[in-house]
Amino acid sequence: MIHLSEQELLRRQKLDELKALGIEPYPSELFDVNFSAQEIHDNYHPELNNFQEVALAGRLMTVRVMGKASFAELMDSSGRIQLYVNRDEICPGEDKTLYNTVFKKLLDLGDFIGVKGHVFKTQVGETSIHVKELTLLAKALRPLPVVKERIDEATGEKVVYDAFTDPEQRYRQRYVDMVVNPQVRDTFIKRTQLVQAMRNYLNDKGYLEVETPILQPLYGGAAARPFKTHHNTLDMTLYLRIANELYLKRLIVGGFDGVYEFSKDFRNEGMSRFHNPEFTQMELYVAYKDYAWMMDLVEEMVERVALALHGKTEVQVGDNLINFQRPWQRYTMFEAIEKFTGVAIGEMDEAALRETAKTLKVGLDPSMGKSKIIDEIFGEHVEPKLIQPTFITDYPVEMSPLAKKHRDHPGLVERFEAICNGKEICNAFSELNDPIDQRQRFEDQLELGKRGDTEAMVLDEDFLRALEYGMPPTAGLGIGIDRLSMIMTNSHSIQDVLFFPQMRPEVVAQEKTQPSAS
RNA sequence: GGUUCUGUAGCUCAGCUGGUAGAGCAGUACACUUUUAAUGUACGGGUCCUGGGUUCGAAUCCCAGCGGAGCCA
Repeated sequence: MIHLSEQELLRRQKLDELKALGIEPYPSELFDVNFSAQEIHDNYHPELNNFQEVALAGRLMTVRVMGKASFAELMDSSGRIQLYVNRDEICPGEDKTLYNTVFKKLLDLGDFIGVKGHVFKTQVGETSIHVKELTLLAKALRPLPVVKERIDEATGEKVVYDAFTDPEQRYRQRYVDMVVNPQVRDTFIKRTQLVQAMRNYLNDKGYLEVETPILQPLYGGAAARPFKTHHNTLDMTLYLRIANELYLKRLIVGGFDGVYEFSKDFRNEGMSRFHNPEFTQMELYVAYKDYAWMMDLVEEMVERVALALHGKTEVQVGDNLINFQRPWQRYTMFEAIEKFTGVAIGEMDEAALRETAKTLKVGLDPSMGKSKIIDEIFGEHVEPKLIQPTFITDYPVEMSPLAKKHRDHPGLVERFEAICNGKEICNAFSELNDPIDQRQRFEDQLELGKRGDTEAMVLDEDFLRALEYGMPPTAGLGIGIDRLSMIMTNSHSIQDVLFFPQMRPEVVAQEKTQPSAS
């Protein structure tokens, strides 16, 4: 048997009682809403006598029965507004059932109702709806967590009682989280605004938003382990994309000058407050440009995002006030490592690098190549210290198999990352368009793979074929939408900017059936 | 993977050196026609995460497992 709590059983009973009264708890008819709570709060003025015929719908969040009249709060998507429900107004005739039985007994917190009436201010000045008609729109069978708030008269601060805070429940039941924690909705609205600000920026520049395959016969475009799946009809292995880079470059080969995609990517790796197995990137490729040009674009675009969300370039993130105003600090990777460790590694071979890593207490394993060691040193000693947005440029060629060799410095590539609040937020290069060089880089990756690097890239013949037809010089960018959202919404964990973060399966209470003896 | 914390009513939590569970909110009943954490009175509500062990006796102590969070790799 499914175990129902006392309150759940009671709500099911009320459902039956409503039906017995001829009230459909889940009616089909639409309920025409003409205003939101927010619109009324913003624009109601008693002297104007406006909002005299309003219809609103939402959840019943509190009820205060005062006898023959009651106060309640209705919450719609814009916020809450108080209702004043008077027995003799909603029941003008002899029959007081709607008030005495339906409203007072059979409605529960969390139920969806629709109300019609006029707006007024109560004696204490609370803008309220004087309800003339009340309609049940959907009955809630489970009680919501009850969160109460009060404005502290001394400080003017909002005090919250019994906040719904358990992270597990918040993430597993995000629907509940959003109902009772309105600030959660704000975070996700900001995330959408962020995406829209970027999209507007890119569209204004004339770039084309495109869609490329999520199911790919070969995964590529990043160093990561993929999710593997199988297509039945074609009887073939497919991978969920870890990046869309190689497909977008094919589109540049095909003749588009600027393409971008907001893409869900999938990486079969560890989880942390910065990593979810599926996450969102925006990748952009623009023909005839280089990485220096792309740095300017990133600065401008992210600055605009900050302005769109906050109206200013400064954003408070934890204890740090981060300023996205252009221009950002720029270091080459070797400069940055030297600045933060005092060690110049530019000329070192692998043995010397291993020695340096040891001195700097950076953990290594034997499968790591030269570039991986540099990456570890950087990740350990530099990245966490870069709080204000900073560009790191000119990476070793081995760690960037899709980037063009540096025009001036052998052994390096024309690549940059932007680091902010101690974490990478984007990765970009002058794209490698020399098909012979690209083939060699892929082969070097295969070698790394043989050495045990599970994140090494695989060789993509079709992509090489496309390059052989010719790809114009191109600047490419991947920018992490989740990471950027965390920064822009002051969220400590990636789980706070994903509606439904990945969780271990929940052990759901279910009927205990004896497995048949077999 | 290592380590620390954590799991008790619908929600937020208390529960001491072991004696079969408490509070506030929510719920139920009654009262109350401008309240707002409404109020007053009364009442009901529990697989103490799961499984073992120690014990006369376990929410509590021990072991294992499961879920979650933090830190580390």
